[in-house]
Amino acid sequence: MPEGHTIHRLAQDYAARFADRGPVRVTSPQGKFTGAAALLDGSPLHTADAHGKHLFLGFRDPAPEHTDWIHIHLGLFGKVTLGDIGPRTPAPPPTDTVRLRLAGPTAYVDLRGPTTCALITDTEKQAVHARLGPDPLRTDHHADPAAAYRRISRSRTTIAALLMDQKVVAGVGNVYRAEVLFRHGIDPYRPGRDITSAEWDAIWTDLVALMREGVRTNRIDTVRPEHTPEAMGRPPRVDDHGGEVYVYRRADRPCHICGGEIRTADLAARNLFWCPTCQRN
DNA sequence: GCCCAATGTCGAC
DNA sequence: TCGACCTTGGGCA
Repeated sequence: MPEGHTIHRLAQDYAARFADRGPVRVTSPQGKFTGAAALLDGSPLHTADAHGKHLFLGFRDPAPEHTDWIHIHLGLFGKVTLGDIGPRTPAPPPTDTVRLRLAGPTAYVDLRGPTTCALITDTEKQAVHARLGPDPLRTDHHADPAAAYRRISRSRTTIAALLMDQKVVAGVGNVYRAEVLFRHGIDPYRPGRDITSAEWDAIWTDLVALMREGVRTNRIDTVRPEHTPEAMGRPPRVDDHGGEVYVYRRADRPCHICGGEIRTADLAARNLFWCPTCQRN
């Protein structure tokens, strides 16, 4: 379930369980990270950081003053599972698909199926930041919406594709892309250069709010209070991954606002969802 | 059991 | 534009 909110939430979760809480056991039961795991095994986790969909676990190296980072990207199917450890509840034996396990006295965290899990230096981490656009979930210099607008306003590419381009905006995925365009009534096929500065400001502000809420609740909810199942007397979403949404994976179903059919189309190898009636701007 | 899709990204042609 | 990659879960036989 990895869009940016998931990754920022994971950074918080890893830090809460391990940061500055003593030595961490680092293992790779699956075997693809065994060498690096052995190098880090027994060191304390110092910090966790997230930019877009990239997660970084920092282990301070005392001798020369620097930090070694585990760089993690979940890709489409990577998953992290967290568990508590107690006197009578030891960590369960990892399955053979666990790429990385961190374990301390009170908790363990398993990582499965990532596209990236690599040990990198500070310099390499900086290079990752450098190729990512601003992230609505950061609060530092990596959260400047003007940097995104400079690219968007010069591009003939559709706004739907631009929102998914991590060099333009970091952390937005297929769900937030579809939902934020719906919330602003914007036709996903409009070229970036036709998006006004005011429209972009509104989209960015909305992404900040939606994604912060996503970090808090660990799911994606995008419907306004007046469109919730309770408010509308409609059944809640069933098939799914949790949150209430307007268009994502709702092809051929009625729009919550106008009642027309939600449409879907292929766009750059991903499924796009939108309401042609509500998104005419 | 098999087949497919999935909130992602990269590189080859 | 396409296939490759990483894993799980659901639908169907």
